[in-house]
Amino acid sequence: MSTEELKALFNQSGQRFTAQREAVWQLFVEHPRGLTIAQATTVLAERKISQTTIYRTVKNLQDMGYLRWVHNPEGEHRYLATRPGHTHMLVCRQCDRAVECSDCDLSVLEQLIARKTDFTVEGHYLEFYGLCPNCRKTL
Amino acid sequence: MSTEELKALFNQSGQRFTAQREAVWQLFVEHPRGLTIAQATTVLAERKISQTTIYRTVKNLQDMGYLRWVHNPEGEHRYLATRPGHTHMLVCRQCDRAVECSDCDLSVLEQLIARKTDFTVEGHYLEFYGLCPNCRKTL
DNA sequence: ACAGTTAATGAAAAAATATGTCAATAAAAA
DNA sequence: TTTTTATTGACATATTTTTTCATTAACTGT
Ligand SMILES: [Zn+2]
Ligand SMILES: [Zn+2]
Ligand SMILES: [Zn+2]
Ligand SMILES: [Zn+2]
Repeated sequence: MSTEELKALFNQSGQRFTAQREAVWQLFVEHPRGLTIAQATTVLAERKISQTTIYRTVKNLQDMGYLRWVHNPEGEHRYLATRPGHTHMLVCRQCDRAVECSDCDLSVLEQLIARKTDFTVEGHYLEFYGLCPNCRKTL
Repeated sequence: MSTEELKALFNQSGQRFTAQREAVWQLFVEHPRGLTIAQATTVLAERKISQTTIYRTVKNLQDMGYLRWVHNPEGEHRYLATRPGHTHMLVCRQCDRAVECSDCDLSVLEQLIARKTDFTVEGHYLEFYGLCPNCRKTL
């Protein structure tokens, strides 16, 4: 998602792509490992962007599908730039680097579970964790 | 996990299975969809169990592996009783009834992702949602 | 460019969530 | 029973998130 495209999307729905919103978006684009709100606030405070705006913008981008959060086993919440739609995250437990993996086929599994439980399975929330190539080397 | 077994586990490690701890555990057993701390506090306030104890007991049970927290896409934190080890929940989006499904085989998918990303995939969080038999009938 | 209109921001307050302290209490051990 | 130890709950404190509202900035039409 380029800055221009994002601007267009904001404008389409009568919203303004302000300098603050652009800065928040940029920050997440520049940090593929994702950031907590606290981290984002610390960085963006230097640019005089308020915490309130960060909370609001994160929520905006999240609702639009361009930011999503992951949680590591320790329970930390971090937000990551992402594409809208059904995707999953693969997160490194060591360095928190994350990549998106949009292909998943759980249909066979979902059918199995549907048969066993008699539920209608409509979807899933899935997140992978492991070690990125770098961290595997250094461990 | 029966109450007796849990009591034995607490005692084994020199801890006491008090009435408060039992009440907290019971509450989560009775709510398979899980509860937020706030919900648990509201219910257990009637039995004069303090918020502090609830936080502490939830942490205890979590450390022991009998309670785990789920952080769904809506951002809600809920704790739910579970067995230690690897399981998943299948939750009805209508009535919140949930069943545990411990069998999952994502090995093929994990291998595919590992090849594509060069990550070492160690595990996953997975939660299914859909409709339970009852709700399917009445919709 | 200018005035009118609407949306967004930021500072502060308020609310919600989580943790720490410590005297009183309850359970187990002696 | 008496002593010892773990646990609880009231309260204080800290952290995180949301709300409020006056000010500021961005768009609109002229
Ligand atoms: Zn890594
Ligand atoms: Zn999927
Ligand atoms: Zn149902
Ligand atoms: Zn699994």
